[in-house]
Order: sequence, then structure tokens, then C-alpha cells
Amino acid sequence: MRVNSHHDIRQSIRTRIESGEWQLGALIPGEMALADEYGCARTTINRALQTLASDGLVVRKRKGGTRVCEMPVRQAKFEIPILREQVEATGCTYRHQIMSQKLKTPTTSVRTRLRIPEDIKALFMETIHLADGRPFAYEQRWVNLQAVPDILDAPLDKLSANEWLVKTVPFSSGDVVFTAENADSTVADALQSNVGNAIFVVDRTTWMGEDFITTMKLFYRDGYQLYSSL
Amino acid sequence: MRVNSHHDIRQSIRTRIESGEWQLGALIPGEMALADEYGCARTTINRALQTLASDGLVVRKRKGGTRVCEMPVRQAKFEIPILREQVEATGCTYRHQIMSQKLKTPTTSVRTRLRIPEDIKALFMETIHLADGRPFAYEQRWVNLQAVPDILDAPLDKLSANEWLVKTVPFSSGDVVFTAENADSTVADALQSNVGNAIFVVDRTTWMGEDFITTMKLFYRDGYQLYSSL
DNA sequence: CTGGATATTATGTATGCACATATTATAATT
DNA sequence: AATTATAATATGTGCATACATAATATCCAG
Repeated sequence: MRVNSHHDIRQSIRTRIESGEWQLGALIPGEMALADEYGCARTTINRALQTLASDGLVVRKRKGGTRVCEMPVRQAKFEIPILREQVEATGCTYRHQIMSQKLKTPTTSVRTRLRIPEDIKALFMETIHLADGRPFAYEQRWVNLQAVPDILDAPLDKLSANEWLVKTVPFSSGDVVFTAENADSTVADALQSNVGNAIFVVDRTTWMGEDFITTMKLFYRDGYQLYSSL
Repeated sequence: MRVNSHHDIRQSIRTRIESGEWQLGALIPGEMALADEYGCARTTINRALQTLASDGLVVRKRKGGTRVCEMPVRQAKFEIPILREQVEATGCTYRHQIMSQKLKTPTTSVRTRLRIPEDIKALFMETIHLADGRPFAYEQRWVNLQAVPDILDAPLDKLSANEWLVKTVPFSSGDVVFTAENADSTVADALQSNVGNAIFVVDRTTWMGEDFITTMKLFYRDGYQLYSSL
């Protein structure tokens, strides 16, 4: 078994940090010293430490040396899956149903988010995503037609707007806001739930470079849980 | 300006991918070819590509070459801050108040989560976290005393259990579940809210190696938003 | 004592080289 | 034709080296 791979060394150093061998914020030995200790080249240690740094476990500074991160930031990470995949992952059959789809003048808030001029219309659509025929999530979406005019020709009954956009504009950036809201009658109706029920809501805006593409609000069915680990 | 750092090259390749120069799933030139094109060593290209791979932008396979990721996974990432910091980041003054704190026999569900034997008690506490004197979040927490007996000696009125645990067991792992719940009378009371209001809830369990340390449920005040970007 | 030039130091990065390893393509064998 | 060796190939990794860069320490002049 190779024992001098940057991989092994990284794991070893990680363990030593987590075991408390070096306190929070403490300076750990320099690359030369570690290379000596592990019997490898400085390059290898460097690589291991750089990885640990990008993982947020240590902080490195030229001349200052490497020290254990003072306040190890707990980062939760999770994937934002396409709804189809999210549903199919639970073993259910996915289907979606477009409730409405029309060109409308966006509200001021949407206009601001998507940087749409005042007199321009945008595509508004409501979709229900179903798992085994039961409502899984209700989606309200605005699409900026100036950014993606082609969506009007897309077969949105086959492929959800979400999927079409992911395929068409794969490398967009975005932001996400999670909230809890009480269902109003529209949402309760769409999800076959009751008015007032607590609904997990995801609000997402997506852009690519200068083009603001879409903003949507996703209301998950009662009891939905978003799981993550840290 | 240096133009041959792996950093620059990585950015360049990233841009070329995002611009669509190489389609989704397409094979991109080999390391040798790119090294030639950029006029640098293969090592440098290798490093740039490895970073891109760990970012999930490309997939690399020995002999298979490097290709643009078929299904670029959207990953949202966010930090789980200490409540004090979260409150102070909004410019408010943080204070917390312990409502109750006692040794109790945990419920079956908690016993399972924390791997506590049947006849052993655990520490249960309720805390209200305040921002400028107004309720910000209500916390229900169980602490496994077999894992961290010292918490009984901690000045929990000065330092919240959360902070004490982070300082004492800094490198623990955990999982997190986000949900929306309707406030019951206990929660509504603690948050000075109304029964039935939609509450954003975070449920978290933390362990370190084999030791299960704590599990807690955090009820945020009305209108709380968790923000993230992708 | 203070400000600023200078040396020192730990990490950052690029390179050439050698070899390892996984995977595919091809050839040899049954 | 199917199976099994073998070669070819792109990436993975380690090393020695050289130089770059940022931050600190030191020393010297005023």
C-alpha cells in the first residue's frame, strides 16, 4: 500500500487535526518539517495542505505558515436537483402538468429581479409536479423572453420548463431563498392541501452573465423535508 | 501579468466551456494538446483540469480523456452559523435566555438518534435566542451526557450550548433537515407569534466519530429566510 | 526611538521527468 | 466467434529544482 500519496498524507493530517493534536488556531509544522516527517517531497505536502485549505480545515499564509482554522465553518451543501430526478429518486413516477402559461406584464418585483424594461412582457407559467399522480410541488415561474426567446418553441408539455432551461442554459448562476409560508387558497388548491398549512418554499432566480433568465417560486407539499449533511 | 498560472488557465478553460465551445458531455482536448496550446507544461494543465473536475465542471477518466460534465449538478452551499453571529450580522444585539434545563429520560426517537441506552438520562434544554430583545429563534435541544459530560459544568447562561459545543467539539459531523411547520402553542408562545403560523424549522443532529453528541430543533421567527447561492 | 531599507522565511507556482494506473483498442489464441 | 493476452494511451502521481511572492524580522540611519 502506498503511504506517501498526497491523499494519505492529507487524511493523516486531517486526523491529527481532528484528534486535537494541534489546537484550534495553532500553527502546524512547516512544509519542510512535514515532508521530513513523512519522508516525501515538499511538493507532496504542499498539495495535501492546499487541499485541506480549500476544504476550510486550515488557513495558510505566506511566511505566516499554516494554522488550524480558528472557527471551522460548518458548511452544509446540497444539490438542487431537477424535480423529475427528485421525484424519481423516491421511486415514484414523475409527471407534470401545466396549469397556465401566458405572456404577461411582470409585477414590479419580478421586473426588478429579471431586469425587464417596463413595457415588455414575460412568460408566466404555473406548473404542478406530480409524484405517482399526487401533487409534489407547485411552481410559479417567470421567464425573461429577452434572454431565452426560444422557450416559446419548446415542447414544455413533454419537458418541464426547468429541464428545458437546464439543458439550454446549463452554466447559469443563481440564488436561492428558503422560507416557510402559510398556504393561501391558490397554493392549497394546487397541492390538494389546506389553507394555512405550513409550506416549504424555495424561491430561485437564475442568470447567466448579464442575462437574467428566470425566477420561480416552488411550493412543496406538506411535510416535505430538505435533507443535507455537514 | 502572468498568463500561464494554472489559475488563469483554469479560468480560461472554464470560460470556454461556459461559452459553449465544447458541448455538454463533449470530449475536450488532451492535456498534451492543451499544454501545447497554452505553451505550458502538462503538469500545469493537469492541475487546472483537476480543479475544474473537483468543481464538477468536467469529468476525467484515465484513457477516456476529459469531457464536459453531462449534467452539471447545481450545488447550493451555505454556512450554518452560530446563532450569535447570525444575529449580530444583522446589526442586532444578541442575547439568549434559558427557559428550562433538566435531566430527563429521552423519548424513544431521541434515544435512537443519540444512541442512548434505555435507562440513561440526558440533558434537555429550551433556549430562546433574542435579537435586540425580540425572539429570533426557539431551540429545543437534547445533549448526550455520555459523550460530553463536561457540559454540566459549563456556564451556559453566558455561552449558549451551541457555542460551547462548537468550541468543545469543533470537528463533529452532522446532518440537517429543513422543514416548514405550523407553530403549536409552545412554539407560538416562545416566539411571541401565533398558533398556526408557518415556521421555518431546522433539525440537526451532531456526532463525532462514534459519539452522538446532540440533537436539536430550531424554530425561527416568522418570515425568516435562509439565503444561499449556486 | 522611529521610519524605512533589507534580509529572511514559508508558502505559491511552474517545469521536466519518470513511473503508475485505468481503460480502451488491437492482436493473438482457443 | 468468443475469449484472452498485449499494446497503446490519457490521466494520476511523486520528485527535485528553481524561482516568485507575501509577510515578517532585523538592522541601520536619522
